Amino acid sequence: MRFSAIPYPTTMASSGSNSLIWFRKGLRIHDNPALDYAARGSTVLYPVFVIDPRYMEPDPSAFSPGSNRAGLNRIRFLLESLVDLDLNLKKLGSRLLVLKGEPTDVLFRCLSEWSIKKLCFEFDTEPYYQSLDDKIRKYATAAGIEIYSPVSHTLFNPADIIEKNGGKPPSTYQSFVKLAGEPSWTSSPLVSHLNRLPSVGNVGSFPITEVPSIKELGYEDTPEDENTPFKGGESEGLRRLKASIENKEWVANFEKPKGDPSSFIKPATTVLSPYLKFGCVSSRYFYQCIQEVQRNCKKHTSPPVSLLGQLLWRDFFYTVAFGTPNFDQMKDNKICKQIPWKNDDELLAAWRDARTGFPWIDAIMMQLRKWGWMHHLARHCVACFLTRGDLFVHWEKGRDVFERLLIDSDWAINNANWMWLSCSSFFYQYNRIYSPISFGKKYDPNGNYIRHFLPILKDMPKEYIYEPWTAPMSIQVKAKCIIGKDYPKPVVDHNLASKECKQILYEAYELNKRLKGNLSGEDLENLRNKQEEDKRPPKSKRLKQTTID
DNA sequence: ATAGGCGTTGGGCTC
DNA sequence: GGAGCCCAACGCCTA
Repeated sequence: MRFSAIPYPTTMASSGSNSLIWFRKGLRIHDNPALDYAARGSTVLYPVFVIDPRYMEPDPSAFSPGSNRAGLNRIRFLLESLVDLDLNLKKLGSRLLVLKGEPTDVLFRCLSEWSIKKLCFEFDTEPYYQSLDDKIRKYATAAGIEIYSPVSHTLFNPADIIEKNGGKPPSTYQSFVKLAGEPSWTSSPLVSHLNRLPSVGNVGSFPITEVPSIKELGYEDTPEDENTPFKGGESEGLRRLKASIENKEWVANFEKPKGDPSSFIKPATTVLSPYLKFGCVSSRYFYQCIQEVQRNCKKHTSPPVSLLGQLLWRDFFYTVAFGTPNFDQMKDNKICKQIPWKNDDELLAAWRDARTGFPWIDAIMMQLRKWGWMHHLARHCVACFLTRGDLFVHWEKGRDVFERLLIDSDWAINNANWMWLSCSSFFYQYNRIYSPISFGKKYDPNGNYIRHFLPILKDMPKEYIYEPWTAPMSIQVKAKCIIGKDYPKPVVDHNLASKECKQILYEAYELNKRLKGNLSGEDLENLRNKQEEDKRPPKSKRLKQTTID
């Protein structure tokens, strides 16, 4: 295997110094510039992962098993990834040091007690890590510690792209692709594969532990067949990657559906997303693998529909998310349409708990709860359902549920997709939201016929959609009541919802147009009040055509 | 400045 | 019933 990396800082650390690599994402030893640089010229290397109790401790008040922030499936996936990382480090003569506590507290103590001279960690674009890293940087700089924080989670450096675009992130995928071009590292010198790492130094009085088990973290372990079938870790990720690219024809001809839903169903997806999310698999290595297959093929698809195109989507969303303040909310988010969403917790809970009464929606939500992963089109389905004519719930609420339950939940991508599917950003066809055909008039309570996204689900292999119903007892009990005669009535009246939704969106659209998207909270409040008193039918041409009577 | 083209748009209609 | 065509809508981009 050959890996490339971004260039090293010109000032090399003096030999004989103590180095620390801080793992967050990037849970791998292949294509890991931070690890590589930390190892260079160091006699002692401390590979550290910090478990923040705030995010890992059980939270019994949450709506699903897990911590305050993450569902149990993702916590398990992370622990498995850490165990694998530890094993891989051990093969190189090192090991993973697991520490518990507030990350900055723990890091400050490590840096001073171990006399660290060089601190390395992968650059992270998420606001949470940005603020954390700021503090660490300040501390380290003041203490005269060298810092190396390379961009290796994405193909491109989001900051570079934004600079190229004159200071703001590109607003469309196409312009992103044009701007990005070929990644710079495809032509830069390759990093040799790691043969061994410096040994771990004396850890002093630190309470170092092995990677904890689910039980040790205080969770009740569930039977294996109730867990996600996707096992975490670099080894498993690379195995999956290898299996995926072995089918060269599939890689070269990968294409998103065009009109014919069945063309989408046939190829199995790679299910590499969770491994990319945690950095168990390097997106750059993945890129190189795909490129190599394509080089040896006469004909292949190209972005946006190709496999490379999918990786570019990921980078696109990372770039926009990095360059947009308040990306994860509607308020004060420049690229987000301001819409007076309803705030109905009952409806949200019905959706979240897979008891909306719409079989396919509930099936997908069951799959989310059980596996923490579902087909991307299935995600689109339930996201549209929640934010459109049926429930009309704020996209932030749905986003929260996904963020908790998905094993591949990725801050930038998750928020971007929810804005996309709620017509809040990237994509703005309001008529789609209140269109009766989407989830309105032609709705079939048995889910047999629906146009748009739904036929795809209907034709999907059973294990994708219906598998949760053949699942373990605890799930079966719930599922039986869903598929049996006593299937709950739909939680909302489609026609009513559609009508109401139309009105709200029409008003919102008009206001947005006037104010160019800069609605204040007051504007939204006025909008809601106006809806109450003003029930006139909308006037737009398009609306006339889609009116339900 | 403004108009026309474009988009992993979507919907309706016809054959 | 489904593929293919036309058209509607919206914001961004380019000329």
